[in-house]
Amino acid sequence: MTENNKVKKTGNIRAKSQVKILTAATTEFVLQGYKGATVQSIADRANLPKANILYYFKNKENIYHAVLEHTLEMWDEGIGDIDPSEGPKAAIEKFIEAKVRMSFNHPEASKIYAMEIIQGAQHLKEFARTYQRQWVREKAKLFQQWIDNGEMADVDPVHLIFLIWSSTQHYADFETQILTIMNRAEYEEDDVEQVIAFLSQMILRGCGLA
Amino acid sequence: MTENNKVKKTGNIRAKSQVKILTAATTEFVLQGYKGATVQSIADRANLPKANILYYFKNKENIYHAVLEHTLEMWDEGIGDIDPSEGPKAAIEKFIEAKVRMSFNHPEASKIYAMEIIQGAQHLKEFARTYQRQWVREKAKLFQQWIDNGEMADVDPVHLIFLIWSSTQHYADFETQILTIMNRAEYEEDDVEQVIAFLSQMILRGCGLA
DNA sequence: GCTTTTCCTAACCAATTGGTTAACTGGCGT
DNA sequence: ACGCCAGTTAACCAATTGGTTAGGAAAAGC
Repeated sequence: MTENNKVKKTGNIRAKSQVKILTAATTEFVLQGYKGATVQSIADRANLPKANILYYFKNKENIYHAVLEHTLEMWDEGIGDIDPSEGPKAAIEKFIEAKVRMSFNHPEASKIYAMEIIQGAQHLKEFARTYQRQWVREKAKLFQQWIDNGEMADVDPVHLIFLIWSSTQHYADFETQILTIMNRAEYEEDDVEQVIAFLSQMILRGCGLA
Repeated sequence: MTENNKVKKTGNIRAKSQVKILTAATTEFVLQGYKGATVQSIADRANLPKANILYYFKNKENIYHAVLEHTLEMWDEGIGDIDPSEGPKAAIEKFIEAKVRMSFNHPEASKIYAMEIIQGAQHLKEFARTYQRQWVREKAKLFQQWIDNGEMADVDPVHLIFLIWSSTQHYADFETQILTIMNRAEYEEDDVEQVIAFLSQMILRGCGLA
């Protein structure tokens, strides 16, 4: 079976190990912070000897960068874009839904990102500066057009984006707190839908779209 | 002047040093995380020799606990309570305003707290479990009464509390990101009022109170 | 089969860090 | 004048941690 051989070709083992390491590292960085996560603890979690980790990644900092990069990539993909043609209501609804699902499906991603920002975003300054500012400007402009067109209430578009970000990410970042308060061990199926419904309703109403 | 002596009596120097240390420690913990902040770095920031820090606090962990405690105390005071007698609109408005002002005036407090929660709240489990859950239950019940009374729209009270928490704290925790996006060096006077106005408007409207 | 490249790992090392010790200083009460 | 005790600090130490090295085991390539 040459087909099978192709799949098992060089680099396969490397890729597998790297994924294992990155997964373990993500958890460890979230739980202990950058300095608190040790190469050894990552190794233990990944079930690999420490030296093996350094064989694949050279540096602890390299591991962290890889984690961050991978996280941001996924983030970007998952959220998608706001489609101007569908009007404010559908656009906002879709955006909220995507962000909430993201928070429930990949809380670690949101957490890593949040910790970075809280600590001053020392590892992703250029990212935020160039890409993110651009993104907000663009979307704010779009919202402003809808407002000028009388298609939605006159609310500050930039703060509206902040509101959507904060309220959706909260379910990932503050997972622990929320679960404790709701006296649960973990989120359930229905929770996602309930949160989507709640936030959509509140925010759309706030924008005069319901 | 015995009056003056009273003020300068024993313990004055102790109190002063402790404040200096706690202030420096707070900054350092926010910037570097628990493990990343070293006793030496705290000492440097407080302009005291390392051994002096340990003279007042024994442990690094003790310092952290003191910081956490102080933070939570201030937090609690600053937010005050929701007064049932004033009706939902005034109550929510007041609550939002207090939380936003808190975020702008003491971002480090919010940040320390956020990092604790993100990392699993290992240092304040009992606090959240007992006190906070109680608080949410109580307030949720109050909101539910207003809803049943037809004084506000039928929205989930618990999620409403989460929404207020997340959207207000966001301006503290994500300060860095927000400033970068708005292309600012720091918040200005007007920003607080603007955020209060924006969030009040949005959330009140969401609750059918505007 | 052999060679070459990738992968794995024990042993080691230098640097950092939390924390201790023990000695010194200075002011306050009597 | 003297003793006492809070405050200060240099020097030190054990433990941890990031990272290296060097040599062996497996695969891949031929």
